Amino acid sequence: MSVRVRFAPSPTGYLHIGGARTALYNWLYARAVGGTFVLRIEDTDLERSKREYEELQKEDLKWLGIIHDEGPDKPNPKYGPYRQSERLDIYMKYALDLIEKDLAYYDFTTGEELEAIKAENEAEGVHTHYQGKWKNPGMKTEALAKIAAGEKPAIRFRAPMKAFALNDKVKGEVVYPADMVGDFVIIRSSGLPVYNYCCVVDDMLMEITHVIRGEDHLNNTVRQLMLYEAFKYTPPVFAHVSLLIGQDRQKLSKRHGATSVHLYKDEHYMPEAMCNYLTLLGWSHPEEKDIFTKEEIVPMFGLERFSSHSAIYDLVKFKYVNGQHLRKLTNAELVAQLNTIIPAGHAFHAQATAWKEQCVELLKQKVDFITEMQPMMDDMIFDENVEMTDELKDILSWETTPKIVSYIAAEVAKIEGFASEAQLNVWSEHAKKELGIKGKPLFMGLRAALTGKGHGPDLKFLIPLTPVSVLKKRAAKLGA
RNA sequence: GGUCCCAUCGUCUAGCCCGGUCUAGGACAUCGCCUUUUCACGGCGGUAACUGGGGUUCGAAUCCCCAUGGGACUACCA
Repeated sequence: MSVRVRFAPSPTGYLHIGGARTALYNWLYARAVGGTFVLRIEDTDLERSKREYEELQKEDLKWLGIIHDEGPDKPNPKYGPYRQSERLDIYMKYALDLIEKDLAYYDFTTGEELEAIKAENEAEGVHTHYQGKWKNPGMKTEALAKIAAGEKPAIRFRAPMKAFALNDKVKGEVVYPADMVGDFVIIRSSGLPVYNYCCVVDDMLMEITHVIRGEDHLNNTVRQLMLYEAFKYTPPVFAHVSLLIGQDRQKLSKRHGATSVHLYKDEHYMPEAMCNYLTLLGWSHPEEKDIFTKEEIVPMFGLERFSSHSAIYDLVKFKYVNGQHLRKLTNAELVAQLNTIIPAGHAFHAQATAWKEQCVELLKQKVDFITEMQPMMDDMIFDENVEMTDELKDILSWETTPKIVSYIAAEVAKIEGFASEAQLNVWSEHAKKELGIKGKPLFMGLRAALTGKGHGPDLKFLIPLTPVSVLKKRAAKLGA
């Protein structure tokens, strides 16, 4: 039987980093074993679910390159529909079947009554295996009569009083004691099904073979195991991966900063870098490699190398990973991106393609994010101002520096466009032979005279990229 | 409170299942050096961890128990 995995987000907000990570693990596993990756939309919470969020999440997934094989937009008639809100009749049919077999029952207990029972139990410190007031099979006729009269009951599943065991691919053997959960609602009085129930019905009907999801579902699994047993269906293989947490070791949430994928997309983080970083937060490469594309990981990927403890989501290493992926891009690719990122009207757009490629070649050695390129270029190439830093003052105070400054000012006045590397060599030779300057004062003096700064990239790369008009303005300011 | 899960450098982790090869390896960060007559990139090196206590064993990071700490779940949310 071929492997089928799924990612089942709730469209109640943007795609979360943790969600992206589980989606990625599922995708990786499907690709690794030649299986099918299904996207299912868990929108039974009508209040919070919005179709626009579904679209937004799909966009984020697409941006990451996590493409599903089946889903609302790629239905397989055998398994669809893929939105739980469109499967309501299916859930009801199976629930009625459970009632028929006396594995579930109608329950008219109201929310307030339930609260009261719970409060009472808590006060007495007793731990009870809750069973609805309507648990007695003999009460079914009465229940039916109430329904006929227009009352709306919930449907409650009869939780068997026995221990369940799970052999989880990540956590190993997990045993759930017999009294862990009481009878639980599978269909709300509104007629809408509850997560733990539709999850099972769907995974069963969609023939999901492996469930890779967050550890926060580990305790839910016992309810699902009960339902699988009631349906006489072999449960899928479970792999509960550890959670992502913040610096304070709490579950990752908005107060930890940017936790939505789209924020990173907007900031022009690289999707490959994000996948790379996220993969490593809880999974390790057999050869301890740490920079890779997700396609490179596919042949290595399996359920065996997950770590069992939660991982702190920390941007510092992400930054490094992004830098590594950035440097793997060709200059043409970087230019193409900068063309869209840098605002219209910026001097960058006026330059020739060759100039742009040389520019990114220089810049990519200095930054981890593509968004850092423009500010850096503004500062190093297009900045006409001269800021009197201590470092610059120091260089300017050297005996020979003023000579170079005035020489360069006179020289740049003679040319237009860009100064070539050869031109730079001529200036340097002149300063050496005619002005009698050498060593550090020569090179630093030249740098100061040309850039108005004490440090920066190699002059032979930087000067041919700097418009002479800018050099002239700097020279004028230095002379003043 | 109850149930379940987890515990190796500051962080991500390797090693753990199948005890000795671990004076615990890698990566990020940090510090130093080299390279670059500057900066960055790159290269080399340093600092830095088996939560504690018992047990089993000739021998424990590795197996068992307890403690402590952290987390998750405990809904007619997902």
